[in-house]
Amino acid sequence: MNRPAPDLLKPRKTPQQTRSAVTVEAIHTATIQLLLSDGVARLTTTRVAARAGVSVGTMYQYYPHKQALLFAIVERQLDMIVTAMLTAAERLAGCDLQCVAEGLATAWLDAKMADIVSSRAIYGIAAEFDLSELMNRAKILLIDAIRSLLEAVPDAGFTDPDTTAFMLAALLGGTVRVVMESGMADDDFERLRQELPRACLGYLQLVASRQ
Amino acid sequence: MNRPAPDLLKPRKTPQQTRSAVTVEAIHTATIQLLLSDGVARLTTTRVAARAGVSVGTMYQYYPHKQALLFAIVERQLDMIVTAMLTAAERLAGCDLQCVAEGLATAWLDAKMADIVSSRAIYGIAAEFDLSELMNRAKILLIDAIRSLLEAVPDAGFTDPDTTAFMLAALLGGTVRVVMESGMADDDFERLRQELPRACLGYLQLVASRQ
DNA sequence: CTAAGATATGAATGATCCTTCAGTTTTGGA
DNA sequence: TCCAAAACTGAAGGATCATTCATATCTTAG
Repeated sequence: MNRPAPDLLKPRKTPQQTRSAVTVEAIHTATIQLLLSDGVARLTTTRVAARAGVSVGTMYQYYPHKQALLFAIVERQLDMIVTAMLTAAERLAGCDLQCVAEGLATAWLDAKMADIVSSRAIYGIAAEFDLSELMNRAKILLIDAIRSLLEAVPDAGFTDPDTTAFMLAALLGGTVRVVMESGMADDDFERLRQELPRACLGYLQLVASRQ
Repeated sequence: MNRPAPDLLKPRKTPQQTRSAVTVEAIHTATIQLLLSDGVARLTTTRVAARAGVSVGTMYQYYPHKQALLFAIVERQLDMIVTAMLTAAERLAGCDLQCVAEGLATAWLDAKMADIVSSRAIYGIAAEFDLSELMNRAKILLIDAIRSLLEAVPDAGFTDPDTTAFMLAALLGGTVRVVMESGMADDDFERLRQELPRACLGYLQLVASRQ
């Protein structure tokens, strides 16, 4: 893919007065709302400004492009997810296989559901801009954490912990994503809550060569 | 989401002479190439026409919008996948759990890989247009086929075959998707080939109450 | 060979949208 | 109270694009 890469992602100016901090936050949530209701393709700077109750110019005082705005939002969301998962991993260190599987699945679902709105809104941004750098950083952190976690499970040797962690991360991320993207009836959500931990556990039990 | 839904998807005119059939095919492949190299956001009618070696007007003789063109491509791709999976399901009827798990995972990977180019290209379209109708039709067919398949596995009772089929479909689709979308090194592909069948099998073994 | 239908062309139209900047308003400290 | 810095405004420039249609070229049946 040859999509626009991040040019200058950082805010052009950091808010100094309370007033502007409020403005930036308003722009932020307006963007997410519009993203969710109309998708990336329909997201225009004017609409964001209007929804946020400010003028277009104001937006450009804090973000050099539309891109930068979208990147800022993605970054915040990724940080949230990664933090949540790292915390969970810490808590699960040394637990047995079932505990780890359920813990990871639950942590992932909780993190996604906690901000289900932004999560769903964001999935589309990747299609329009090149997020690989941002994503990869998060992915590496996540896989690393999972690997350490797996290696710390007592009585369970993994032949190739890195591959197992890779697969588990893909499984978690992918499964939740497709379900969230496809309408997602409440019914589907319940099913996911119930089945995702099982899928993780099933996979881990299969690849763990018990000693 | 409130994205544009399919208006008039069907070709405005069906090619009658050999010449025009060639043209339509050229437009088709040009679109996929551009989609893959630059993403949806960069896909313009002019560029498609140029790449296909025809003029813009020609494109509009067969598709009423850009939308219709994209939908036609998605539809073709979905049909291919669904057909491949239904065929595989037929072949696997009556096999044991391991055989079914491996068969489904392999069939899914093969189908995606056979046309890896279009597969990757297409993932972005969903962000811009409302594909839920198209997708749901495919999803229902797929889940149905998997459910029947599961019920036909000897010596393995599933408490809730529908939920299991739902989860398996999400797992297959999601996992492969995230891996394909994230750059996808050859290394990642090998890992997926190896681990996806295991993940399916692990999950199925766990939820199958052996008799 | 010829006419009618099929197919192709691409400049022009109109709409949308990002981004800028000259000017206005607000804020907070002196 | 007063002013310099901080914020905000929004019309206008400039670019990109989807879509149309009048015109030209090609194909084939008769």
